[in-house]
Amino acid sequence: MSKPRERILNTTMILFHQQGYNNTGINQIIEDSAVSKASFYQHFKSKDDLCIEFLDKRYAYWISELENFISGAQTVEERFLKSFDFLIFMNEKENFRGCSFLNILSEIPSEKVEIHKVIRSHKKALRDAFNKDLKDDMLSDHIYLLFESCIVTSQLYRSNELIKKTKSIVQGLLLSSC
Amino acid sequence: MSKPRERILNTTMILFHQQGYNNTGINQIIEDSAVSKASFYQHFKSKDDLCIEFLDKRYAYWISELENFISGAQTVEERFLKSFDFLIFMNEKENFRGCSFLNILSEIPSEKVEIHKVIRSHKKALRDAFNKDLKDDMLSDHIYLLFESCIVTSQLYRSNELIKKTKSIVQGLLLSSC
Amino acid sequence: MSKPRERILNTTMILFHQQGYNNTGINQIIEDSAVSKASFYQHFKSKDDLCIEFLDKRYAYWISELENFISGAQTVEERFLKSFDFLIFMNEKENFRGCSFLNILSEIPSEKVEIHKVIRSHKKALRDAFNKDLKDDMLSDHIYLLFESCIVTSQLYRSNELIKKTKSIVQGLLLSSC
Amino acid sequence: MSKPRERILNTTMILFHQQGYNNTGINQIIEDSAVSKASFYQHFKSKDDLCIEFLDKRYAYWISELENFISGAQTVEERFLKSFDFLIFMNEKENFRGCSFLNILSEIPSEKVEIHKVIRSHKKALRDAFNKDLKDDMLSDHIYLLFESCIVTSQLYRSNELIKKTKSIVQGLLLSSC
DNA sequence: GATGAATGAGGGTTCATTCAT
DNA sequence: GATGAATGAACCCTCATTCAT
Repeated sequence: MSKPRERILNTTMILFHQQGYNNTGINQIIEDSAVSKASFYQHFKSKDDLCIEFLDKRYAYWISELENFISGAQTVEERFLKSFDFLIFMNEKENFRGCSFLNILSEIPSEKVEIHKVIRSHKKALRDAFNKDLKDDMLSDHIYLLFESCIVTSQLYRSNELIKKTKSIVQGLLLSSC
Repeated sequence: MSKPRERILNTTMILFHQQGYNNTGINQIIEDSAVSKASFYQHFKSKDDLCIEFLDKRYAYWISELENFISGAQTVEERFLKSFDFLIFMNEKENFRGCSFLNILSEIPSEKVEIHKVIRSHKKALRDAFNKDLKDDMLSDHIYLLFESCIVTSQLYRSNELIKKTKSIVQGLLLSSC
Repeated sequence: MSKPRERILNTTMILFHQQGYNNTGINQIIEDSAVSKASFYQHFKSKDDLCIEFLDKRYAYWISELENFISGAQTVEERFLKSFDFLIFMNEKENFRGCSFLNILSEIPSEKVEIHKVIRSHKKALRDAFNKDLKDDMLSDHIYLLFESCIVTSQLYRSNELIKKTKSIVQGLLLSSC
Repeated sequence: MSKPRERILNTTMILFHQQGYNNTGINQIIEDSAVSKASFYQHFKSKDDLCIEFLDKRYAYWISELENFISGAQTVEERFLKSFDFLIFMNEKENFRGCSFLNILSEIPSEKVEIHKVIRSHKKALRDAFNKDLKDDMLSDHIYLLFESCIVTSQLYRSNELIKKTKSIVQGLLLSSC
């Protein structure tokens, strides 16, 4: 069996994403991790602290999965389109739970400045990644916005329909930009 | 002073939107409403029940405010652009709290089917409203997606920057569609 | 059986005095009072809140017991001497637990301003009571100081020896003041 | 840097006196001492054990400071009066935290016999010191009682007022005893 | 001689809900 | 129609201590 800290993080990766932050109690985390309560607090200052580690780890995981998923793409256009396929892939894998960053953003009061900062910085990194791939600033933000929208609306309707539709839209945008 | 039921709803309209569902306790609601606990449960079966009433009332309020805000528009194009101005207006009025429907969607476990259904139906109504104004189905969904994205990202960054950018994008889309 | 609030207070009167504030947990209080935890917090905002009620109630109790004990005294001198007998009486009754106000003063960090204020005000009332009985300000404070000292040292040595000695001293002071 | 054991004791000297026994956790002690937890328990059997060492060290420190402070005195009377000045000096230096022995006495349940014994023995030593300086047993206890009272009441009111008053009283007592 | 990891028990507090009146 | 009292379950967190290395 792995070390407690690792077990806690593994459990948290699942629970925070699937159930949300407020719906996941420390008690469930330690039970699922087979760790004592005091042991948990030896490794994490507070639940908020764990949340930040979660957000960091989630971002690393999500980005690497995305990179991996689109790595076969030959052109920039293909990269973008595959990114949307990735959303479909993740929705099916994770049961349409949407974006952990936006979910937690909705849950956490704005007084928790640290967490908000982390969420923003990760989301900004994603937006920047879109920008890097395209010279046209306007176009990249345009696609980024559609991307975020796809995440949110597919969670909302528990369906990939709008993602597929968006793929056509994006294809059109990229064509007309050449 | 108005009737208890009304007072509860008025309080709830503020608290659920500003603090979220899980961060708002029944105790705060009844205290702010100057209503007894037993009285609360006489009017609402449960907190979930209140949540549904909240969602309905919030939708009615939000749509009517939107309609009112864009009522002066002469053309369809103007209506759309004014809709985005409305988002800016609301962000400033409500301190970038985003969309109550999406916020609660993030907070509530998917087992609470009833609430999810209500959220979906209201959001679908909004999407349909976009569709009604435009013959082009693809275009209206395109704009709808940008609209949702603007709500989410402006909440995230606590800034109207992307909304303004999106207005330009939408303007372009509407022009080229004629 | 009496009402929960009363039961809680009765339990608290015993436990805070006998065990001290920090050594008495909410759990023990509610168990001994046969009251649920949530019920406790319906009646008392916090443990600190309960502490303040305890201090008030303790003062009222202690003063009335004192008044009652010395009520038979014919002269001022007799009143004073009987006050010291009262300390002996209470030590035997309460197993040399000393003064709840001073005990809690020792336990509570000075940041808890409210509690410190209450302690001071009750102790000041006692000092003032000594002053009222004697024109000579210096003498009354002198006796007051010996009184406090008797409480503290009898708790310390778990013995009434010094109280008895002090009675002689006070007798001498009062004689020479005439 | 000094040895772990010494560092722990130095930290404890400050924390137990300033915050009290129950309000000072082992964690704070080892952190402030830059010592590992296991290392702590190698040097001290338990927190109670540390407490006893603290009491011993505190007594040695306090007495030596007192001796030093009053060492310039030419007469017995002066020695006594300077002792009260010492209380004022210490109150200002240590922010009116009173007597560690009495504070801990208030905090510790009487079942902890060992600690109570140590407290008593140190306090008895102080009382004996007063006795040594004066042939008159009654008078020395009288002054000793006023001394204890001054410690307690100055902590209570966070003021040296009563100490100054007591100095006059003691001066009177010593005069009339010659 | 020194350490970081791990713990059982308990700390105080809040939750949404029910019930007797 | 309205209420205050009462609750079981859960909340996040800290305590002094032990153990394997």
